[in-house]
Formats: sequence, C-alpha cells, structure tokens
Amino acid sequence: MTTREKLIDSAIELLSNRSYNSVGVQELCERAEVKKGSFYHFFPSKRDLTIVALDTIWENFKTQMFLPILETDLEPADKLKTIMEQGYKHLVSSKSCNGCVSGCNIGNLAVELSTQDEEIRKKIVSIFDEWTGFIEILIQDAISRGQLSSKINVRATAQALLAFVEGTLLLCKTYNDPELMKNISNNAFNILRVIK
Amino acid sequence: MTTREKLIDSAIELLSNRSYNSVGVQELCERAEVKKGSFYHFFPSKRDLTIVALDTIWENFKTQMFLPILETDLEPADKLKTIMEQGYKHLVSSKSCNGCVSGCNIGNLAVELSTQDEEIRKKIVSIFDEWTGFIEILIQDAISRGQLSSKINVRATAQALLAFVEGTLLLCKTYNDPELMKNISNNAFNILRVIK
DNA sequence: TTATTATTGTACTGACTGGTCAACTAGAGG
DNA sequence: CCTCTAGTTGACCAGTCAGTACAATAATAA
Repeated sequence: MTTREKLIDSAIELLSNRSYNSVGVQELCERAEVKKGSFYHFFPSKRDLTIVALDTIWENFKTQMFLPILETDLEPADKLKTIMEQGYKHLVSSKSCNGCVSGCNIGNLAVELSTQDEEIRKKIVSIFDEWTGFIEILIQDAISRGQLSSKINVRATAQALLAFVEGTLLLCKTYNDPELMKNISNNAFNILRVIK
Repeated sequence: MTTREKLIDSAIELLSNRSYNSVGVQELCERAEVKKGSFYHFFPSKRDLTIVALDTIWENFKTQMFLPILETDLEPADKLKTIMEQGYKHLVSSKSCNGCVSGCNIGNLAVELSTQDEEIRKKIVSIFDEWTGFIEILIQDAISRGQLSSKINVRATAQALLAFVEGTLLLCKTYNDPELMKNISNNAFNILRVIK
C-alpha cells in the first residue's frame, strides 16, 4: 500500500468513528505510520485529504453494496429492504468492532461541516445527488411496474427516502443501538398514514 | 440577564451555527462579553455548559413550538403538518439571519459527539426519548380516531417519524436549502408504498 | 463596622493545532 | 559516473486549545 493510500485509509477509519475537528493531522499520520512531512507532500491540507476520503467512502459504498443490490432482479421494494438489511449488518459489525455505532460517514461530515466548509459541503451535495439519482431509478422502476403513481415527484420522493435513511442512522448512532434500524424500518410504512 | 444566562445564550447561538469542536471557550466568552474566570466559576467545563445549553434548546423548542401545536384540537395529521411548516419557517429565518441552514441543533450535537462524549450522548438520548414520547401520544390519538391500526408498534413508528424529521433537517443543512423540507415532506407519503 | 461569600479580571499553563521548510534518501535515465 | 526527481524526514513555526491560579472587587449578612 502506498503512503497516499495509507493516509486515505487512516482518514476513513478515524473520520468514521470520530469527527473532523477532533481528528488531527498528527493522529492521522500516526495511524498511517507516516510522517507529517509526507502528509503535506501528498495533500495540500487536511481538508483535501478529507475530500478524497469522502470520494473513496462513497465509491466503496456504491460499488460494494449499493449497486450490486440495485442490479439484482428483485422487486424495487425488496431492493430497498435488502439495502436496509445490509445497512443494519454494517452497523452491527461496526459496533462489535469499535464499540460504537458510527452512523453514516458521509452524513456525519455533512452535519459537522456544511456550515463551515463550503468545499466539503459541495462535495457531499454531489454525493447525495448521485445517491438520490440511484434511488430515483428505483422509484421509476416501481412506477413502471404500476406500484407507484406516475404523478408523484420522483426526485422529492427519492430525497425523502434518503432523508429517512440518514435520520435512521442518526438515531442509531445517538442510541448506540443498531436494533433501532430494524424497528424503525419495519414500522416506516406507518408514517404515511400519519402524514397524509 | 445574568452572566450565567449570557453564557448559555452564547453557547446556543454558537453551537447552533457551528460545531462543538470548532467553538472554543474563549469565543464563547467573547460573544457573551464575559471573562474566562466567570465561565469557570459558573460551569466546570465546556461540556457542562453544552449540556445545559442542550436542555435549554429542547425546553424552548418544546414549550414555544412543539407543545402549543400538540395542544390544539387539530387532527393528528394536521398537527404533524403544522410542525413541519413551523420547522420550515424556522429554517428560512435562520438562513436569512446568518446565511446558512443550521438544521437541528440537537441532532447536530448528536452526530458530532455521540461516539466521543458519553454524557452528552445520554443527555441527547433523554431528549429524543421525550420527543418520541410526545409523538407517541399523537400516534395514539390517530389510533383512537381509527386512522391507524391499533396493531402497529407505536414507539417504533414514532421513532421512524423522528428519524424522518432529523434526516430531512440533515439534507436541508447539507443542501443549504430550506425548500427541500417542503418537497420532502410533501412527498413523504410516497415512501410507504415503496417500502412496503 | 466587619466578616463572608459570590463574582470578575488577568495572567498563565502545557499540550496541541494545522502547516512550513530545508535537508536528505533512493532510485531511474543518461 | 552524474543528475534529476519523487518521496521522506524531523525540526520548527505561530497560534489556539481547555483549563488553572489567584488576586481584586462587589455584594451580602452579622
């Protein structure tokens, strides 16, 4: 593994379990077993490493878990269910590994930095846009199967789903309990009847 | 206003728009026009002030916006709609005031600190528990009016709603756009048909 | 009045922050 | 052999961090 890769890995690991402002360049380097000078040889700043880490996190999530599920021939609803199940498993393993539920790595940075770092905010927006785009395809699929009205606002519905997922991860992190995810997603469909 | 109150106000203001780790004790004191010595006379640590600020934020939200709506004689669904509308207005005014959507002050601290400060995490859990409790009452009301099946898991449904609200605020903050809240909540009811 | 307590002000600590820099090493191409 | 370059190193900034020490002052009570 190259020095650059070691730094990215270190950033993903540390930022996943802690926060941007609580992780220092020094610690980033120590975990990567790299000297500070090397850090600034490969990345102009901590923020730049974070942006690359963000891209890597999203790329990994997309190619290793999200897309493989979307490319199956499951029903749209079952795809969603599978995604939630995979998310649950991820939370369980992350908790057993480091003692706490870390939630969504991307959402975490979004919350912490959106009002403070415009560049990182924009990067996360582009990730959320792409994410929403995939959900839109899924919803379009449901529409073409006659499971959803063709009159709905596809984009807003996809965003609502993403919001629901992010919010669920936020609660799991706060309660430090992956089981919440099961309960919440099993009862999510009741929301509709309350809202409308 | 007492020195103590000035410090709490300052904490609420700064923590609402930024993050815990990016706000220092010195800045907290400057905004409150209070010297550091006074800070540590009234609060043993930055964390303790944060916990008091968290309590105050929740108390204000509860008594000034949440409870007044719950105590009207609106239908449960209309109460929820009103809460979302009020939330939207709050986002709009916060954005016009300081240029960015700050999301949920409580959720923000939850995300940043849940894996790092057990005391603050527990405080937020107790707030979310209370919040969920009020939503449960609302759902029970809907059940007793025959608008929801009595077989549903009331607590998990309430948590799902809270997750949805928190996730929506997270997206609004990331996109720095209050309008998302309108679109998302208007299309939330489509989620159900996708999920189930 | 005096004694006591609550509050404020100033100066400071040691550790840590993100970031810079000049010196150095290893290896490739000629 | 020399030279060039990418990579590496550790010392070193200036500034900030949360928190402390303690004297000076204000308010209160006896």
